[in-house]
Amino acid sequence: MYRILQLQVQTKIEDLLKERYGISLANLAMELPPKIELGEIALPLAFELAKRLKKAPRLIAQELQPAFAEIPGISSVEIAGAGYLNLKLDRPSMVQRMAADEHASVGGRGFRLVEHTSINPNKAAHVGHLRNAILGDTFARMLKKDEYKPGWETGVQNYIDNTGVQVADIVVAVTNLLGLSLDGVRAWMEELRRQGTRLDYACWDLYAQVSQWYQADAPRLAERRQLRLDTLHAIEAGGNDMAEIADLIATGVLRRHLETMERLGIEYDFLPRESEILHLHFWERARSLMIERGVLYLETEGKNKGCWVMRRAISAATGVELSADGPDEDAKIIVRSNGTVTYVGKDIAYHLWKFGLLGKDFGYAKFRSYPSHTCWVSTTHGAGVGSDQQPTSESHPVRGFGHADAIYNVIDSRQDDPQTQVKESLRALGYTEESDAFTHLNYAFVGLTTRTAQELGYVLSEEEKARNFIEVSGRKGFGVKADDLIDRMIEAARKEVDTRHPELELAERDEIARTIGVGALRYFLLRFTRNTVIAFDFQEALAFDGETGPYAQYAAVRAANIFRKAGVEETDALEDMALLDPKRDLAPLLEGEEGAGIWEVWLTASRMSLVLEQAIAAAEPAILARYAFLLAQQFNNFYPRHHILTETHPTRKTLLLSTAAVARRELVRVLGWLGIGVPAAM
RNA sequence: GCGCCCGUAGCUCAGCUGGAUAGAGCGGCAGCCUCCGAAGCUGUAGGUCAGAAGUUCGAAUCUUCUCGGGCGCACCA
Repeated sequence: MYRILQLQVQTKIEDLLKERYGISLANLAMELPPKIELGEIALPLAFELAKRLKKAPRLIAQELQPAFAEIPGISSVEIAGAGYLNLKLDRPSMVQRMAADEHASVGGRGFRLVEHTSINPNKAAHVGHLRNAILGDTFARMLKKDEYKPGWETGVQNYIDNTGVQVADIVVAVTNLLGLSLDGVRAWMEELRRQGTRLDYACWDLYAQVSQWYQADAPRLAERRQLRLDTLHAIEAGGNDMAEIADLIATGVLRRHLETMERLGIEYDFLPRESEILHLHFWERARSLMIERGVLYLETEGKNKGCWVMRRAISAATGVELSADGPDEDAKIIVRSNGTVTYVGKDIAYHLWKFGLLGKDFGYAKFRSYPSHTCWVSTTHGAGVGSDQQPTSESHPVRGFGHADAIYNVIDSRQDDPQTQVKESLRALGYTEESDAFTHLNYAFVGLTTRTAQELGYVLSEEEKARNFIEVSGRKGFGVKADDLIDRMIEAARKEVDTRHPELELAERDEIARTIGVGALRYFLLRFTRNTVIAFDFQEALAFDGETGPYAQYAAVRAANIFRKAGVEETDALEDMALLDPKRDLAPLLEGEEGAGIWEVWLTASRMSLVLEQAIAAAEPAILARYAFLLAQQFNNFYPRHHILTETHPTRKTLLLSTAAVARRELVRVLGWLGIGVPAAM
């Protein structure tokens, strides 16, 4: 609702400036004044104009002042400070329009593809992976089409690197350390299942063991490294026992990852796998395209002689002149002199596919069912559904897969460099629109606080003790496993629920604890902005007070309790607002100090679509998370000041009830986008 | 060496494209359960926004430099 008014003010200003001064401003600043008494929209416009008009800001503000009063919904305009134009909103009309659920539409067109999680399928997921998946899932939820975001189609995919060296390591571990054959691996996996041991946990330890084993025997180091390389090549080639073992384990671990993520409400539509990218020869197609367009060339001199290379994005972007004589030594190697392709090369091919530019497609098979949809996996079988053929819903996840209009890759910022390479290669190929629609949704990694590291039994060196975080290491088997963390979160919530609600059924308490534990975890990983390094700490994560998920959930639960006790439906309370006379009934109740407190709840609620828009534009879920907290805070602040159930004045009671209803409505909505549920009680 | 990111209250973090007395949460201190649930609320102390210079009517925010910290730059995948 707030956004609707902002847009009207913006249009007004544009018209006014053109008509009166014959100028237009590139971007118009509109702020929330520091105090609600000053108004609801602050325009530092006069300061900006002062430069161009060579006039005092206050004078300009005075000239513009009368024009804003014409906008419906604006009640008055005041000049403050050195020339701020402060607009005051017509509170009663705003409240009534909010009660009717008016919001600016944030939608757009096209298919948006979000890729996240992408955990190597050779060990259990850890906290770092959770940050990735929760960030990606939240962003996908934010983009998902609904009544406020018409037009958008979204898809979520999880890229599986099932042929990488990490998978080779785990194959070496089971074949050499455990001495198993293909049949032996099958039996081993069956045995684990019988024991109730999670495959990904077993692999977590094996991966750490094999990493040690490579280096344990110095004279045999080279031999073991070679074994690893041979295993990798066998997996890549396919059609042998090693590849079969790799597939068994990778698929098994992948299934576990999906189970872990489902505990957090995270689902996927499609799982493209590296094995299919290899076997369907995506790279070969990309390669000829790149050579044809002069993006990829054979280096004939210098240190990269014999390699196919690409000019580095930075040199291209900054227009660094290459010396005419020597070779571009800084160029990125795409194909090694032995003919093998690097990761960036494969990734370029993969991204051409994402935008439908490769002229090739995966085959698709159903992999897993969620209550509301199917998750597909890539196959070589039935591949080659070209862009000219219409895939059916029985053979293909969604039409947009492989034909995205915009993509968002949720990947650690340590991958900034290669991601830029891929993005720029699209530009170099002439696909500028696609390159612009390529967003690397990067984020800083998750470490552990020294306290938590020690708690996990990790012995710190003096150097490490001085740092404020310790990096997790899969190779050392050191880190916080995702499932363990989720278990602990739920357990901690369960303890609280048990003491507060011993009267509830066991199953009910379980469900509440699950919702709270997951909510706390999701909020904890979302409240940090993306480029903040998180030093994970159990004590902090398990806190349920203050700026946490449970705080926001609690506000929503308390609001719901009011309606339960009053025997009134929230929607009815909101509908009743339309019956009130704005001037006679509402205006007096929204004035003064007390009225301002109530009005502030409505104002905050009315900013929902604006905040969502900002969070999407910045690709920053933390903006939305913090807004959820603010909304909860506003409600918790309002709550003890007004005792709704005992209120005797009828119009006042209607307003108070609908204030609780509107706060809850927007809070539940926003928490939904954050993937945080609201329990029945807490 | 080159590139990217960061340095804000005791701690953990916000601070949007420069704008009004720099904000939260935790922790500290002092209070609030005979009224919709205290996972809550109220009050209070606490900051030279790493440092310096510059641009500007105005800088935590933009530019440059210095100091301190992190990450990435390989014919490994």
